[in-house]
Amino acid sequence: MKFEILYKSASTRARVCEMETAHGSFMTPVFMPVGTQATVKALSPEELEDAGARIILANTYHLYLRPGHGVVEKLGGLHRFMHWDRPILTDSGGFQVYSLSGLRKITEKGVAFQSHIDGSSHFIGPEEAIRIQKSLGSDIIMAFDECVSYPADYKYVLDSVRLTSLWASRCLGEKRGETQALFGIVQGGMYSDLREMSAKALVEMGFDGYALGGLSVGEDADTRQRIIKETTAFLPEDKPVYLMGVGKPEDILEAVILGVDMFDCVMPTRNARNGTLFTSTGRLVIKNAQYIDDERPVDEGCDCYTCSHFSRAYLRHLYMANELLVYRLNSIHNIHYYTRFMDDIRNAIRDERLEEFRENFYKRREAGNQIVE
RNA sequence: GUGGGUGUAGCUCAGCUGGCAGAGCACCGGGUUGUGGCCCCGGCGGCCGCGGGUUCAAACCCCGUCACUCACC
Repeated sequence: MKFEILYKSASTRARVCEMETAHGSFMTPVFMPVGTQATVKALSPEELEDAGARIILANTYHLYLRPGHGVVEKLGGLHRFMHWDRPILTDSGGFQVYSLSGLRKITEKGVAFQSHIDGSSHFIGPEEAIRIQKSLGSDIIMAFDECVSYPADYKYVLDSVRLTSLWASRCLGEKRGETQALFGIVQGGMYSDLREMSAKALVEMGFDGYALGGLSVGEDADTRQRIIKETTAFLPEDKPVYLMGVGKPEDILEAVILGVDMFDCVMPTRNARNGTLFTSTGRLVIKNAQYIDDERPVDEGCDCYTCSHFSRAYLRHLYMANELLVYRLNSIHNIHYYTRFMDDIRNAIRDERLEEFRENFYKRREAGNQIVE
């Protein structure tokens, strides 16, 4: 994997980079749509690409449970299995074990847990996580970590950071695919010194990239900003920084300013399925009655497939009637919004007008809210 | 025609021995951050079929009446 810094913002920590993988390259800052079960829900790979996606995220935990990483490997790996030729990043399963599975038991060896699908018993440790991701054949793989809940007391988080560091070194020691890049995940809860400890330990080991984990677990935005700012200070400039699970457009923008390069979040796709659409002037809840006969597109300035062909009235109708097409059309729009947003951010960084872009972003949103009232 | 059952929110229905009219769905609005198309929160909404009676107090008890429905003739 190659990571090249193309442009560095003079006034912020933001930068534009190009990352090259075995399945092509992409520019950062980048947003990765979430394709948990080897599919970005409701979209075909072609639609995903047309909507602007250049790298997606898939989940080790889910694919391990179903259909099984062995099946995926036998069918030629994740790319061939799902017909997506561009880069794929796989999560290690650490977070899912934390958020989805019921009973779980954490030891130094790994995590014993029960499947959220059928309650069956399983075990994943750092070695297993790497082996599974090797079978999947993703381009960027993640170290197995323990994500602690929020809030958590200091002693617990301290032990957890030590465990995550231990696991990280074992992930490095396990044989992965030759072209696979491995990222370490910084933990440490909301404690500045533990974040520092975690970051330094991982950097010492030397990963291809560094992720900020354990965020977007219920903390407020200011706390998250603080942690991002403090943690990135300990990460090497020449490696990609990935903020896991974030987030709203405004969260992403603020994090880019603090030097984050990569993002993933279920928000655009989940909200699409639940009737909330992102626009240049804020969010639009398509199920609202006010759109019943609104002939305008979702976002006047958007050139996505959905906005090019369909009215708010039609999308609302599909939503209210529970028609399947609405999942697809809404998802196309929201993914397009996010990827376009990242395009705009990269251009703003290059042109040294990121702060102006930021101001306009909030101004447009404010203006949009006033129109609604 | 005879006998029985049922009438309560837009829909399906709870509502005890008489004591402030309830739920689910629908509708309206809000939420959703390393995904279970899930889910969570809030809101609007009543001539308790109609008319009388008993009672301090009736959706509930009594009388009448109307509608729907089932069985038999």
